Amino acid sequence: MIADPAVFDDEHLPRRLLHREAAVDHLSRAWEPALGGDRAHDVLIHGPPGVGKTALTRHSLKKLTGHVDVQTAHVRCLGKTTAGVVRSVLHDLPGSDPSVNVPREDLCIQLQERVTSPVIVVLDEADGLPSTDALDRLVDVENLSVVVICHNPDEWLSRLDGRLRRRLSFTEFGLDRYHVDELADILEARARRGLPSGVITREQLEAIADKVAGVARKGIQALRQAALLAEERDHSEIESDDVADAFERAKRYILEQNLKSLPFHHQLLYELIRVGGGLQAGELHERYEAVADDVYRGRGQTPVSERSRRLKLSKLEEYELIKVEGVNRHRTYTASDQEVESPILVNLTV
DNA sequence: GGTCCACTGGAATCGCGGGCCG
DNA sequence: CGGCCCGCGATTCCAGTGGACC
Repeated sequence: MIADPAVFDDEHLPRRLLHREAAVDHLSRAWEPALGGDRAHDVLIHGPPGVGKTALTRHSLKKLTGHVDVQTAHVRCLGKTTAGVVRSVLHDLPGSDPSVNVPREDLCIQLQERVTSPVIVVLDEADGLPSTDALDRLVDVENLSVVVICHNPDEWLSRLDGRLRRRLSFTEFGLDRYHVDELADILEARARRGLPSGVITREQLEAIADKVAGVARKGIQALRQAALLAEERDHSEIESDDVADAFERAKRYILEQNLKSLPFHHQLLYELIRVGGGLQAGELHERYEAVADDVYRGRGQTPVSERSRRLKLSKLEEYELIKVEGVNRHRTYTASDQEVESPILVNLTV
């Protein structure tokens, strides 16, 4: 049933960006100086996850670079160090890719040298940066301007010191969840490109848009899962039970992708928590030690310390794979979705 | 109130893998 | 080639936290 799977990818950029006209205007005005070879204004975009902040910047940058000579870089900040951010910028700019062990200072010098005309750097998921250090380095570069994407603008701005406040000239705006009819338009456009015509009705699209409360990412994944369900059930078009069952599957799919992307240690901890049906910290460590020797054998890896496990547990929480409740010795870890299993750890016996 | 203690998370430090340079 | 230096994940150490129990 799915004619073009790429249409439902998270990274897919539609040809036309619907219902974001005001935001597109904001960006073009901020970047206007770059048309004349000057440094563009800095931009701060905020809004809840999944409403298209990244898509908006990617789309607008593509339009801009289509007719002006401006270099751009897109950095996913989550979990990156200062050096990691600078390295990522250099990676996106033309020129050679610096190797992993180039000192931070050298990276900054390379950046200074390479930026000779206007460059726009997108700092995506900027809430994930541990400090403003990376930003300090970037604003030192003449001709370089930033687009900061974050969830909570007040919290983010409060982290800036006086120097950064003076240096940055933020145009700030927020993106909100879409209205039901707006998101339905977006889903309709995707369906037109990715599905055979007539397999889903406008009413069904509106039902999806309503159920996901205007969050585009969830809506698009739900649409995809509805089509997959219809296919599995040999329906010639998407039926109401396909739509009804799509939401759970979409949520699960996102979690499964997250889990799959994590290293073995994380997946083992996750499975212990899931199979244990929720565990207290002491119990979790006990079980980890009980199975560790067996499970790690033949993997070329060794069990990790309690401290490292705690660091991995916060990562699992960050990815919403587990829920953490309570304080101190009463803290419990629970799997967000019992059905989401690790693909590399089947039949874990405890 | 006071003490106990399991657990958390910050900071310092270690060591491995890999590029660089004489 | 061998010594050097880097980043980064892992480890070690430890102060802080707050409920349990007296």
